[in-house]
Amino acid sequence: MPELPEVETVRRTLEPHLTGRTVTCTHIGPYDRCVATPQPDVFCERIDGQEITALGRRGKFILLRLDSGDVVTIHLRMTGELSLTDQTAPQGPHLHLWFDLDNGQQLRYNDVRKFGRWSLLTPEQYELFDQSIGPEPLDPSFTSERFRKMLHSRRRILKPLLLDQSFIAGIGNIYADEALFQARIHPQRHSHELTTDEVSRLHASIQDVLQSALRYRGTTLRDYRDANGEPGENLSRLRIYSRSPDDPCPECATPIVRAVIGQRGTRFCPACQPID
DNA sequence: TGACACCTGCGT
DNA sequence: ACGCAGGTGTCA
Repeated sequence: MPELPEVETVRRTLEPHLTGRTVTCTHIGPYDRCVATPQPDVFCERIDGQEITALGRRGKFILLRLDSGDVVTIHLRMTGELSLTDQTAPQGPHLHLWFDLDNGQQLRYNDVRKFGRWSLLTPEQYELFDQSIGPEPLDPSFTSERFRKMLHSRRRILKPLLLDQSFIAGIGNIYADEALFQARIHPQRHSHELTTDEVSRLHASIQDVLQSALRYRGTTLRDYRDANGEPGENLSRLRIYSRSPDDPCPECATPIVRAVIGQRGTRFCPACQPID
């Protein structure tokens, strides 16, 4: 479900409720033995009694910084949802992990498809984790010139490269298609052959589609909700991802194409985004 | 780079 | 019944 704008929206909606709270008890449900690392007894023991000092985000991961210096990383994958409720609220069938907080509330993690993962990292482990992920596309240090060097040092098809989290953080299938459409670049172009002007357009369009989605609190296609249970409002602003094959391009009315590129469904306009 | 795996649910 | 889904990990 979530790409950078959705994950950041979840982080923002959690932050005022979690910062400064102490976790009194950590619970892991019986459904998915792999939801957390390290193993449940160690995971719980090192979190119970810790204060959450700050919330962060790195790519598609939400970060809970603990008083001990450890960092909890949460990846929602496709259907993970974080919510805050009263401890007495009824629990649904897809609840896998939850924190009791010192104010009587619970932080709950529901995940229908059980793809999401939580990890508890030491500061040293967090450093390695951080270094394994590419630059943040909305950080001021992510300049067009830096992006040009990144693209030209690889020889990869553009769409799978944009989805590669070790190359650039936080972009998923929706915003990759949106950014390529806005930049008028075909998803199967090669990274090393983009002109400086094309790099510049792609850089600007990545930042624009992500910032715009953030402003509308993310895209809800089906499942996505922020930590208050609210859907995002960005769906109607999508220009290409939300269209069906053969729908007219919103720019030129040419029928839109759906292709599978790097095992992911990909939508583009063959006229606006020529291959050569 | 592709094929498949991990899961469940929904639309056709 | 089948294809598809906002993601990623692991094989060959």
